[in-house]
Amino acid sequence: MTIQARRERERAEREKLIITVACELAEAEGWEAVTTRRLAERIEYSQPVLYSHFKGKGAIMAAVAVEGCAVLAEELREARTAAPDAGSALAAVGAAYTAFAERRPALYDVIFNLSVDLPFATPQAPAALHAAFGELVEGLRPHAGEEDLPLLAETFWAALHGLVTLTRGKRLPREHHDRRLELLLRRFVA
Amino acid sequence: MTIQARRERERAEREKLIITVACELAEAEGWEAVTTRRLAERIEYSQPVLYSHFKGKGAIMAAVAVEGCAVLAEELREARTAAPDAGSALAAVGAAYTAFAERRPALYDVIFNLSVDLPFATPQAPAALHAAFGELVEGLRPHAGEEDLPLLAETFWAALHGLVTLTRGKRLPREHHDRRLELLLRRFVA
DNA sequence: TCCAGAAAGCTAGCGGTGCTAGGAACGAGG
DNA sequence: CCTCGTTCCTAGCACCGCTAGCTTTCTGGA
Repeated sequence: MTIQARRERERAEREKLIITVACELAEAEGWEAVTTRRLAERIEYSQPVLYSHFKGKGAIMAAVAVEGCAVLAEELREARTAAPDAGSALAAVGAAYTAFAERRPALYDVIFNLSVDLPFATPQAPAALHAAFGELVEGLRPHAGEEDLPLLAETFWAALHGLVTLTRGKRLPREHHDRRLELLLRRFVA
Repeated sequence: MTIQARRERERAEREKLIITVACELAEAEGWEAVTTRRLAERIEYSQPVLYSHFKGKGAIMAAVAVEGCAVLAEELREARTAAPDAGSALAAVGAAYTAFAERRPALYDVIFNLSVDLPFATPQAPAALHAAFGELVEGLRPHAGEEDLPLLAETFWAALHGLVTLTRGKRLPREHHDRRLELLLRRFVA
């Protein structure tokens, strides 16, 4: 009974360890450096152990993505609630979003850029993802007017995503990122 | 003299063949299916021949991307010039942009999503890329007002890119793509 | 206390990847 | 005709994600 409990606890801890090590490795050297061999070495187990926890590398990345969603949602929430008034909340959320992408690029990529078959646009999507999207919705609510709010949020989200993705991929110069973000915000505030 | 000329011509033709076959293979089965072995098989030469033309797989993808830029630029130009008036050109260009991404996903990916160290935000960028961006600029010109036109175009481009990327990556449901595009356009027309 | 059986984790290997070293075959010029 | 350069291929390297099958370790009952 207690022995089995200990085993399950240890197993859960190891699973958590895999996720955090994968995340650290990705943030330190990029996802192309995250191989099952290196991951196994870091957690000090052999490769096949990874497959007793996850179906494959993609599942590990998906697990990291789910964790990342929670971090993002929390940062967006803090930014929005710390804003002095509802009207300026959108700017705060937008800035927090791009800051997250800048500061945690590997985390951002695994959530939004790499293909990790997570359910997204469905109720089965991770709760944290819905929470993050909800922060965008709340930020936009004061400026929605006659507009369909979810659709407005999706479009604004897409614009933010385009900005950070093109900037990170060196398609846009980092130089005037702030001005572009400000310009975008001006187009979405009432 | 003429013999050498023939050889150079044949070599150029083979290089062109590599690019077109890589493009076809990518469009048919996705970039993950484009391996140097399969590519070599399709052009009926051995693998190392590829490396006598290109530095590596990345260089082949970059070459495909450059070709793709020309196609995109031409499609955007046609859409803009076919628009009944300058005011509606932006909608036409935006629709052409997303249609291109939808119709030629592999081409779109290699230009804008995958990392293929092409120079982008510099004068060294492919001329066709500047041309494509120029079409966006022209579409936006009537609606720029006091706004900085290049910055406006970059931001609009980012928004379009976000829409098509999230939709293609199944992060946004394809369902209301048109409504999102229309909403975006409404935010950028004067 | 001892032993059978299960659970856990390892070694080794498969088929694939991008890429390259070294040699064979072919054509051109003396 | 022979030599030399070029062109191209065979074979192989180190790595990838993933898995079959064995060894070790531990557990629970006699």
